[in-house]
Order: sequence, then structure tokens, then C-alpha cells
Amino acid sequence: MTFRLLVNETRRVIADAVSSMGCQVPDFSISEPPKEFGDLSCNIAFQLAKQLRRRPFEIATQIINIHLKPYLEAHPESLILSVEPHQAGYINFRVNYQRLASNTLREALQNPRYGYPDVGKGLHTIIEHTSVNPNKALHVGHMRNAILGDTLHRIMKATNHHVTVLNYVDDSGLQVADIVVALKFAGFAAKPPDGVKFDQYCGELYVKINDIYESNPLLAEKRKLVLQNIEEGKSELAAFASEITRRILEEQLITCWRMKVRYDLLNFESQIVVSQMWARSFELLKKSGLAVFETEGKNRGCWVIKAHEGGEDDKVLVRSDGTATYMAKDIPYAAWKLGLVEDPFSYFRFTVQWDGSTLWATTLDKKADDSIQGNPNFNSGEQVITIIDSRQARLQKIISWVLSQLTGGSHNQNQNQNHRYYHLGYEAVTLSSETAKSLGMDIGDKQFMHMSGRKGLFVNADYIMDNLRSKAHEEVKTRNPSWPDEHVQRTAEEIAISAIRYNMVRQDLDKIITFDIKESLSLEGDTGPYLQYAYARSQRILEKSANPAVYNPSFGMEEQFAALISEYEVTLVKEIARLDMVVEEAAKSLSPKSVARYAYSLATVFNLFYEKVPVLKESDSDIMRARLALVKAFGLTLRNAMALIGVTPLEKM
RNA sequence: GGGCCCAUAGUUCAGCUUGGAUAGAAUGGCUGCCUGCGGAGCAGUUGGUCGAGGGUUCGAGUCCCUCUGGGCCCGCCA
Repeated sequence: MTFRLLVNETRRVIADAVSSMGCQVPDFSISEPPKEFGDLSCNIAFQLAKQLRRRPFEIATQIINIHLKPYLEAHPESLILSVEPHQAGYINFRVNYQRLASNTLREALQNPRYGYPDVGKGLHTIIEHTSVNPNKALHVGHMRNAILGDTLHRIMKATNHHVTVLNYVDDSGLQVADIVVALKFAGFAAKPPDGVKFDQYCGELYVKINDIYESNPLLAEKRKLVLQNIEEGKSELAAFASEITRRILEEQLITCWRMKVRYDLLNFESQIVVSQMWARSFELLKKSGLAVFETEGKNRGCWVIKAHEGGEDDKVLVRSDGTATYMAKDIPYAAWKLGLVEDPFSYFRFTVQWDGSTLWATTLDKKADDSIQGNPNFNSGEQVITIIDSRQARLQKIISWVLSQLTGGSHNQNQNQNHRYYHLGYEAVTLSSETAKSLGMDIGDKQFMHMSGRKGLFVNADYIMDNLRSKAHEEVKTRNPSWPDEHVQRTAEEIAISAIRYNMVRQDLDKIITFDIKESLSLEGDTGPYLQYAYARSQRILEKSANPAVYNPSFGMEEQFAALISEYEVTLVKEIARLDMVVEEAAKSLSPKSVARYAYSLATVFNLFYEKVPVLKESDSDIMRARLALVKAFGLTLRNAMALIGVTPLEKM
């Protein structure tokens, strides 16, 4: 909190100074300079140089002498200690470090929600992620989606958004029919071999049956029959299909929960289809003039969305035979998320998840409704974020535009702040040349290969987690030979999950992740376990300190924080002070990676402190107490940052 | 043909939204540091025409334009 206070004060003081000089206040930045120049730095003099036709250094000197120094004299309570001009033209500030340390550490020690600013003010935010077709097991590409979505959910929740997480289940498509054909008509065993999860088994059948279609037109015919049955929804085949998708879905959820991902609601496509939501949405589109019936041209007889910007084509919504296209089917769901159509669903408790929360599911059976007491209010989001890979960007852009028209705002100008639909896209996870080779694909000179579920070219999510766990198991075992194996297993699993979660969020969304099985096994350097290790180290110090009460803030030891003056302590305090600004930025710009970056940086700064500054071996007991408080505050801060990215704090590892 | 994204050290990436002080990590290679609060760590060293060219600016990795290379998208499929 306090770093923000410092920045705010600095910004305000400078703006006041400039306007009292009779100048227009231009855009200027407050940033952290290389440390020899101070704690904060301002470029205002550069920005004014042109307007005033004078050298930046002169301007900086004038601002300081005439305005800033008198301000500091008049305000001894300021967080700013001193201010200096630099030849180059910067205005450099030094912070009143004792004040910063005491404010920061007190806050970090006392506030369990330290670093979680109220950005959302309760804004209802709907996040959809995962949404894997229920015909296969998750692969590493799905992991990126689920982990990204879950991390975003954690960040939004921490910043006081009222978050609802949706997982969309497309249970009525061709991919589902394929599994039914494989099990019913192609002679594959109904049960997977021992040790193979049902979703994984079906994923294999999906590959095989698609191969078989090419040489067996009879089965291809069966596929059409099955699809028809599924869509009509009454037959025994349809019941079988829904049984299969439910079983696959349950297996997929086990994998997701293993990654510490959670949801609030499952939406089933089949129910959206029969709920009449499409018909209602279509009425809305017609009424608003967004859907246009074509009487001539290549789309004659279709309802289309007209192109509204360059480079786009008209988009067919309803074919000339009256059926809705794929994109059209997404509109009612999106409209439902925003509360633009009446909610046709009842809700029932599907199951309880790993974190104790209830996972709900939609149903059209009113008698099955569990939601009478305390209506969960899943839809009508004020802000809707849909996480799908960037290949869908074009369609999502159209949907987003259509919805912005329906809510009466201009999407681009955010005129309607209360109904916002965002597509959060991210680049693909591809396989490295080495990993592709291990799957039997030689890709020659290419750097990477795109995965394909249908061709069987993918790396299974559970396989990766198992691999990581066994690697972590070895490491834990050698370091803790006396631990019971069950405890080693549990710890190894936590390390594995943290490693993969960190790995999936640490880089930017628009960067392709080239997944390499061997590289993914790293537990050193810029990884999740690095954070856990720094945390565990801090906890060992606290555990070994003779009197745990020494870091209790109620001892009135704030003045003692002034003893934390080595550059390592100062750097650590300043890093701790930054968390809430980082989290705010992450929530506003939907940027999970910023939190990962920060956590890594915080852990690095602590490791440096750990190396250079003795705590338990310090002979001055006042200084030791202050350092213990710093270590405690660090641990709490890192823990809060790790919680946002789903990296588990471990006492020992 | 049209649209979107990427290009920074051998490799994987920060930094670009909001231009500013010697471009930072990790990893790999080489070298040190455990009778010391946990060596999953720390330190040193190696390694960069910030894809190319132009422009704007007092100042460009960052903004604009062009080009090159790579990826994705553009159906009355889903």
C-alpha cells in the first residue's frame, strides 16, 4: 500500500508545482530509476522543455527550488525524504525509508488481504474458460487455457470482483458422435484397459475412429445417424451419448481439479439448443436490425450480420435452410452471460470440488432445481471475459461487436461500462521438434508443430503432471530421507502442480509456448518451485527463532524497523511494498503474468537477503526482532502473491 | 488477395500500453561458495548489428511507415 502512497504523493506534488508555475500539466511518468539515482524519478522537466524553451535541467532545478523544497519543509510527515535534480534533466526523489518500512511491514503483518486492492467494487465478472469438448482428455494446450482462466479468476476475486466461472460443455457435436460410433459400432471395448482414464481412452478412440472412417464408409454413415439421434435427444443412442459425455466430463474435471482449477457452473450446449434461447436472441437481432435477410447475392436466403469494418465479410447467421451456424449458436450463450435474454435454466448441485466449493450445472428440469434458496445468480455479468485461443479472435470480435450494439454502447469506446464483453485470447501451445519426434513425427527443419487431438499428436495433461511429480519425488526424497513416502508424494505433487502452473502463466499471452517434455521438467531458476523454496526458507527461520512472538506487531516495535538499513533489507521492504500496485495492474489489464513476474522478483530479492543478512545469528536482539518481522512480512506477501497464481506455499520441501 | 499476432544473448523469455540515465532475467558453457538461517540457493564469467530499412523526436528496443522471415484466421463446417 505504501509504495502507492509514495507514488501518489509524488505525482500530486509535481502536478501542483507545475500548475502553480502557470503551465499546462503535460503527461509525465513517475518511475523507479537505477538505484544510484534514488527511489523514484520523474521526467516532467523533459516534457516541459519544449513548452518553456529551456533546458530540462534548469526546469528541474526551478521546480525543486521554488516548489518541492518548500513543500517538504512544510510537510514533515511526507513519505518523500529529499529531492534532487540530475544533470540529464530528471527529478530524483528519495523516500523516507523509515516511514516506508514501518507502514509497509505493519500493513503486511496485520492485513491478511495485504496486496489485494479493491479494484472491482463488487463488479459481477463472468469468466469462461477450459470448455474442452467432452470426447477426450486434456492436453497441454487445454492446460494453458484452464490455468490462465483460473489465475485470472483468482486475481479478479482478490480485487473484489464478484466472479462467476463458467465451463462450457459442447455435448452435442460430431466429436461426441465419434465416440459413440467407436463404442457401439466399431467394436471397441466399453472399458479402458487398467490404469487408463476413461477420457484418455476415448481420446484414443477418437483418433482411431477418424482413421477408420476413411476406409469404412458404413461407419461414416453410422456417424450421421448417431448425430441425428443426439440432436433429437429422445432415443437410446442419445441417452448413451449423454452417459458417455458425462463420464468423460467427470474425468476431465478430475484433471482440472488436480491443477487446482475450479468452476462455479457447467453450461451444456445441448440445453442451450433446446431452451429456445436462440430463437429469442434471433428476435433481438432482427428487432435491432443487426440481422439482415439477404434477397440477393451469394448469401441469398440467409440471415447475415453485415460487415462493419474493413477486411471483414458479411457473416452468415442462419442458412438458407433455416438452420443456425456455429457462430450464431454462440450468440445466445454470450447474450445469456450478459443477461440480455431471459434465463431459461434451473440449476442443480453437480458436485463438490477440491476446494470445498459447489460446482453447479444447468438443467431444464425444474424439479431438479437446487437453487431456490439463495439463487446463485450465474448470469447477468457486468463484465464478461471469455478465454479462448486466438484462432477464434475473428469470431469473438464479431460476437463482441454484436453484443455491444445490443447493449447500446460502442464497444470500442466503452460507452457502456456496465456491459462489457471481452475475448481474452492467447497463442497456441505447440510441440518442440524433439517432443514431436518422441510422438513419432519428424518435422524436419521446423521449430515446432501444432498439436492435433484428431491425429493423436498431443501431450496429455496428466502425463505431464505425473512426469513432473516423479521428478519432484526424487528431489524431495533425497532431501528428506526420513519422510514417510505418503508425505513425499503429497509434497512432490504440490511441487509438480506449482511448476506447471507457473510455467503456463509466466509469459505473455501472445507468445506461442513451444512445449518440450524435457525442458518442462526443470525445477530450477525461473520456476514455480523457486518461489516455494524461498518461502520454505523463510519459514525455517521463523520456526527456529526462539520466541515466535517477537514478530507480533503489537509489541510496538515499529521504530525498530529503522534498523533494517542494509541495501538488502531496503530492497526487500520496497519489493514487499509493491504488491498491491502489481495486483491492481494485473486485474485492470487482465495480465496474470505480471503477478508471476512479481512473485519471482520478490523471491529473488529475499534469496539475496537470505544470503547476505543473518537473522538468527544476529547478536543485537532488537535488530534480530526487526529482521524476523521482515522475514515474516516477506512470507505473508509472497504467500498472497503465490495464491493468485496457484503456487502452493510449502513449509518444507 | 484481405485481416490479426510474433521477431531482443546459443536457447526460452522480461522490458514496448505511458519514448529518457550503462538493454535485464532464466537456461546452457566455464569458475567459485555448504563445520554458517535449507546449495531446488548465491556470486563471478561467457554471451546482444533489440529481424532489415526509412521516418518522427533533443532522445527510439519502445511511436509511425515499408520490407523480410515465421505463425494464425478469412465456409450456407464446427
